[in-house]
Amino acid sequence: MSKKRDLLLSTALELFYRHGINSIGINEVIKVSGVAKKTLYSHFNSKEDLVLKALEKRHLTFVQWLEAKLENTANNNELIDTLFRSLESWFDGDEPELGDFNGCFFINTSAEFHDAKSEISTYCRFHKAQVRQLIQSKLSGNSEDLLNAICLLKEGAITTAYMTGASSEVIENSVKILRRLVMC
Amino acid sequence: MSKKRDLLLSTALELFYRHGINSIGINEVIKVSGVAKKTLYSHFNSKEDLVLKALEKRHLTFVQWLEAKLENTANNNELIDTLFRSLESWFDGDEPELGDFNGCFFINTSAEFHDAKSEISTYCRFHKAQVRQLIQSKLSGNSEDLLNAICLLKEGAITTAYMTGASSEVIENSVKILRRLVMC
DNA sequence: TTAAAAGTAGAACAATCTGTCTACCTTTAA
DNA sequence: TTAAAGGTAGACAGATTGTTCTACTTTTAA
Repeated sequence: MSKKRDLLLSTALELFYRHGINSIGINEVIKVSGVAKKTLYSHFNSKEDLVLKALEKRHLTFVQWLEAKLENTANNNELIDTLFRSLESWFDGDEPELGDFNGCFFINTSAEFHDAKSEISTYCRFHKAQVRQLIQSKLSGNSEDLLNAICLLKEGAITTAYMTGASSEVIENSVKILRRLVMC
Repeated sequence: MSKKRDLLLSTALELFYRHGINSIGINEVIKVSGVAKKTLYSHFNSKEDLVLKALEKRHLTFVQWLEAKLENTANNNELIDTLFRSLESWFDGDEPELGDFNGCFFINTSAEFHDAKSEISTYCRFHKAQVRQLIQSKLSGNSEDLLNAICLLKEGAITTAYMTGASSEVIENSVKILRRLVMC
């Protein structure tokens, strides 16, 4: 659509993801993007609207990135390996599409917007459900247990990597656990 | 120490934990606690100071609660069971000392304060390290791998339970994984 | 060429934020 | 009894919030 709209949206997403939504005001978004305030409000109804659109943008980016990563995985072992290596690369800031790692945008946002019934929280849950579904579609054998294990460890890995910064240990440990589960 | 100080601190913790720190202003804290603003600023230097003291209070409460829960665990299997049953009870709001479940206060706070060098983020990391150490002290056999697995799944369980609300499935799945790890 | 659409800067508004201050009252303890 | 400590209510300053608005300029397309 509009160039200005795109610029505003990517600037907002970048700032929201890096500093948190409540720490970034509309004035900061327009200052950094160099767009007039009126233009922002002609493209977005409110800050909440802008936040929702930023969540959608991040969701699309993330799902497309993950889809591409998992495209050619021959079996469950390879899937696990590829998934967690990709996560590690994300944690280390080596995935240009995802930008610098600042935790999961959707977990962070849920932690800022505590009302579970709000549109924002609902979208965060939706994202997690979609990612789960994507992983499920790549799993062979229809093992609900393995899917649950992968998703639980994925969340644990993201949170722990964000808090401690020890990305490689976290990934190594996660993969080690899953390998053992697949074996026996 | 002071009654008023205690009241301010528990009110602040309650509000911060329930609604997020950036969503709660000093005016809200004094309104709910019914204490004068001057009194608040005679006990705490700033909002950040109040936040840090709230984090400390929560840390103490949580560690004491966990310590008591894990006090009499005979072996690693029992430890895992007790730990995750206790978490489930927390998620369900059945642990009066911990209050209603709103995720992990320290994860939530880290998600609000993105500067990793700030005193607040540092304290959140400290809390996680202390909890890890507490669990380690209750583990027999000195298995670093098992400790890592427990901690990773604990974080995954907290985050997933907070986002989806499905506490019992999350706990069931976590325990299932750990049981299998201990076995083989 | 011209008219509509989309952009600009930034003033203004009402609300809210943290933090300070005055002026007064109550409790406590020597 | 008296002096100090600790409390009260709330006005205030100064900054910032999200949002609306005016008035002007540029871009776009018929």
